[in-house]
Amino acid sequence: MNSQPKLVVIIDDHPIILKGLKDVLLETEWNATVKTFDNYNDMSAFLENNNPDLFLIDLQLKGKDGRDIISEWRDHFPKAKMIIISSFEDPSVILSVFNRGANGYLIKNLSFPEMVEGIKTIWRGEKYFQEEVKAALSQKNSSQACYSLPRLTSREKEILQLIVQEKTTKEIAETLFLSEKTIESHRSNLYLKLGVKNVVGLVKRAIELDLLK
Amino acid sequence: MNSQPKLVVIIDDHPIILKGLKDVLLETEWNATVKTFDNYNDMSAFLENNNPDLFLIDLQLKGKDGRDIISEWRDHFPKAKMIIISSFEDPSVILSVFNRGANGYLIKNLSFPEMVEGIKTIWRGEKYFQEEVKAALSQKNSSQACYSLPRLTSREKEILQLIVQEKTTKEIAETLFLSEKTIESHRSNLYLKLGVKNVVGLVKRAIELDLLK
DNA sequence: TTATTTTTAGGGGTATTCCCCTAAAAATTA
DNA sequence: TAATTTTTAGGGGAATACCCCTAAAAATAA
Repeated sequence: MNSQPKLVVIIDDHPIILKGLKDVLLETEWNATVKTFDNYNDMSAFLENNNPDLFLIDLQLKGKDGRDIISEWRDHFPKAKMIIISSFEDPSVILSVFNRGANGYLIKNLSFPEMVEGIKTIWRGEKYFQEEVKAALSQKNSSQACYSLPRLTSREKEILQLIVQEKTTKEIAETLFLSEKTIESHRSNLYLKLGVKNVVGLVKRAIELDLLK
Repeated sequence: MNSQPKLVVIIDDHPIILKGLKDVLLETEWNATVKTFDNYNDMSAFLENNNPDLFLIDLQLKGKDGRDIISEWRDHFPKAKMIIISSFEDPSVILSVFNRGANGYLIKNLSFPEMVEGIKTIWRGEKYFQEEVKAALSQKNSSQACYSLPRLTSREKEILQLIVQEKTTKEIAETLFLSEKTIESHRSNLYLKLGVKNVVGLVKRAIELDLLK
């Protein structure tokens, strides 16, 4: 492993954070080329002909879960380090990220020096767990009802949006040309995945997790 | 109103965004003093002895809702412009922000030039609605304009809050030692007053009206 | 006091949600 | 190809929500 990364890729749909992360990398005093993307399609096209050795990936891209990006490219770049940048401190989320093959998880509340240290440490192949992550991982043993950032299927998202538009099961079925029973199945799965009791919880969780995109 | 703000306050618990917003302000070529905070206590202390004329407030501070900051200081600084910076695009959330007296709502997916333009526009006292915000508001106004501002009775508010806590009619009746029929009556009145179709609309409207606390 | 609003509660019924269960196409992934 | 996930859809039933209606105490305002 080289002492410095040659090509770093950053993906985040918030320009402010994109620039912030670029600034963080400047402070590492690396000579790496830094390529930034605000959407997955552009990044995907770029990766076809390039071999980054370090990835900084936002967890919540619009229309794309950062974890899926890891899953899709982990095998193409087995030696690359992949770091998820997130604002979530939820144990289930953090664990799911590492289960996908991420090399690190950095929460956005880190200061610049901490962020630099974290990235450098992970680049060296060592572990870097900030307090929140450490706590989350050790706490994970006890099975708790902490809600995870659920990975909804596209159909589930579609139906969730219609539910939040005050549409009834019947109306949704008519809209999508499906059986009411199908909609009911998806409803049940949504309740299960989001860990809520009824449609009231569904609406609240959908809004608070920003799932309505 | 001066052509330039003299003292700008930014509050966000993510250092990256804090720096990003500061960089955005640099591009405005204002001579304003910029004061940044990563927690509410420090900011609160600062505000006791200072008079900022422009606020950039993150919606999701840990332990503090950005909207509450507006509510608490709006009257102290009636002439100041208060802008919420958020990643949420949900209509209910956006509306609730303006209901608290915010002068603007900027989503973090804005590019730097757009962010600069937005801040400058709002500073001038004009409206700046990016597409997502415009869509959210127009979607709301059309369905809401028909109904006058609802003034809920205390009992109705109480029941509304319990409904939003995912409680059923039966549970609410038991909690308040009332008949289920009474709760049903209040439910019906709530739907009528708020102009919604069912409990889904009720939850959304409750969020807009900040009745969840 | 009188008028108004709020709060309470009922009857009776329909609509919808929510839960258990199974299961087979269809699409994706390995 | 084989395994897995997603999407589809059903049966049956219990619980809850929702809608029409009326109406009497109770609190509040005029």
